[in-house]
Amino acid sequence: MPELPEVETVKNSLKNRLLGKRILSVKVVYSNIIEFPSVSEFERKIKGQTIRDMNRYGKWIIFVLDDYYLLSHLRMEGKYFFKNKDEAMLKHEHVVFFLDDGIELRYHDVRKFGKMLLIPHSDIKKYGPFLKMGLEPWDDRLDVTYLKDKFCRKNIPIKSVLLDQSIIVGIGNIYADEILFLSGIHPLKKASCLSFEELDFIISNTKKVMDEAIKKGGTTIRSYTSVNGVHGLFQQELLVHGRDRKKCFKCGHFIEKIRVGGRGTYFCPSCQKFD
DNA sequence: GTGACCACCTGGCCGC
DNA sequence: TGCGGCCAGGTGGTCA
Repeated sequence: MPELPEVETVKNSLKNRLLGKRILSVKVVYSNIIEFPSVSEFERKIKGQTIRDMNRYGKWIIFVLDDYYLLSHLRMEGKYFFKNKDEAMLKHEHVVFFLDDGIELRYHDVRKFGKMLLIPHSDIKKYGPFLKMGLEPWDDRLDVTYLKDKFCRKNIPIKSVLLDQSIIVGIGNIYADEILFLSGIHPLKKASCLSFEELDFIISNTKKVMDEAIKKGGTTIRSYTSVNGVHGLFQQELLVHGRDRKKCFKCGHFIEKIRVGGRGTYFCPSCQKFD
């Protein structure tokens, strides 16, 4: 499941190959991937556009085209592959971009959760998904005052609040567990009850975890690989996530798995006390 | 405004 | 071996 570091890795891999390439045409095989506009409009408008730049905000990949932004969210299992035109289409390849160098960029998504939007440059502030999105982990405005303000009315577990993209973007289930472990905070603790010191821990550990994960190329768990099947190495660094009934690296207690807001959540009951 | 729940999806795993 | 049920989880929508 790609989170911010995985998306950053994918974006960088794509950028290396795609800058300056012209999209000759697009074929949408599974229409639900295209959220906006209609599939026919999407295919028509993107024709002839050149990829000028590639960016990322939160878990969104942004293809900067001549007249549009192509926004792509990989959700659970979205991947991009570069293929030659004579290679057979696979079962889960849902969108194909035909490029001017004869190569095809194929969007592959086993669970079909991914989304794409094509937004004119002038409309990005009106229609983009960024309207409701929070701050990037490295944003200077992300401080304890900001978090206190956002958390003060949140009487739900901090684990659930960390996944809320309207507060901090890019944190998913894996990194939320890691951030809370490093911060020594129990995942069920109510967000509104966190002290300034704990908020400070969350901010610094969010940056730390994201920085490290990006350096390692993200985390490869079960379903995620970056472009053309490249695997991230951060899973070797995970301290709690996926380590149910294994010993904690810090204290030797056994890691436990619970469900918080419907999500599988790993924590050390000794390092992360519920007070 | 807030929080809980569900739908979207498919493959892997487990128990029977 | 085959089948059914559960689980994985990011996001948006609905409802109380």
